[in-house]
Amino acid sequence: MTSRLFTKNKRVILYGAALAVLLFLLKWLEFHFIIINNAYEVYIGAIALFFTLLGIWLALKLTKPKVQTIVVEKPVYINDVSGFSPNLRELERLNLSRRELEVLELMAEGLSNQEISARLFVSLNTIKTHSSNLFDKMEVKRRTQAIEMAKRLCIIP
Amino acid sequence: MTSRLFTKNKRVILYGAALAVLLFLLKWLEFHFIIINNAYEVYIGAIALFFTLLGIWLALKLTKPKVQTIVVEKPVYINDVSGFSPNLRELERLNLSRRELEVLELMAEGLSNQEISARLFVSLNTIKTHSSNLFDKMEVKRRTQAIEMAKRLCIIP
DNA sequence: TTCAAAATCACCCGAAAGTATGACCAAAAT
DNA sequence: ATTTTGGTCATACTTTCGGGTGATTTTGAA
Repeated sequence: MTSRLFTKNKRVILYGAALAVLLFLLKWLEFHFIIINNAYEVYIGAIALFFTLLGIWLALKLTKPKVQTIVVEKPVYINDVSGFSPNLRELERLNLSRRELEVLELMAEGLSNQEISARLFVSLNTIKTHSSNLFDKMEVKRRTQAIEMAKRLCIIP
Repeated sequence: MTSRLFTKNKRVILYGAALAVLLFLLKWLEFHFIIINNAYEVYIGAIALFFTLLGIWLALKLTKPKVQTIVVEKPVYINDVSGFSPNLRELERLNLSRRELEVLELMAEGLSNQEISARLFVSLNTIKTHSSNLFDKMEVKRRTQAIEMAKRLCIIP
């Protein structure tokens, strides 16, 4: 830590050194007058205190402020009602026909085959055929599984 | 910055003071021997350097790093199971029993009654009873409708 | 302890779902 | 022109689902 400080800021070192030399000279001038009064300890203590504070000041002033970065992940829930974008890749991969997708969507709404056939104006048997093909393509066995998979793959909202 | 440092860490101040006093005593003992050699300036310089370094060390060691909080928005998709909070109001309103809720969840996973009964180690008839009661409470006619409603009410993920 | 709700299971029956197969037709691709 | 594909429909059959009813046991709270 300290070494990094001294290797990086050359200007700082020169500044500190110059200040130290200046103080040194001042001391040398005052030395004899103060020393005579037998106040050696006080003098040494004052110097120690001063340079301690100088060191603290130097460190605080001239080091880059320590920054501890805390990354807080804020979950943003995606509202399915407003902006639903179907997973086109999966949709393409499954290779469902238009009609099959229609049937799948109505299934997911909880309609029975009978109701779906009425909605699409076709016979019950047709819906059965579609759903059967649907299950084959999605590799599932039941309509509930088809719904689960479709929701998981984001094919339907 | 400096005042905060001194007001907060009393232990640090005592530590520094003790160290200073100790050094002071050492100097006082050595004082006369070194002073005699007319090396005052060197002695003063050494003390200045030492306490400067001490101050720097203190400042670097004991300052608290500034905390910078960065909030990163993380998209969470609806089928993320980890952050799912069930709608407790609706759950309470429907007044489903524990078992019925279990059955509902397994239904939504696409399991048949047979598979659910195997999963819960009960008979098929028990599952039928549960599902029947479930449909009554949810006021639906089919399992697919129950699933659709449960998802819409955020009872299950 | 008592009582109600919950959980368990059984049987029957009809409805719905799903499988398998085949057929027809039209549009699109080859 | 032929093949492929998607959509339609049908029959026959099996499985699953769901309703209705009734019964026993467990359990939790008053």
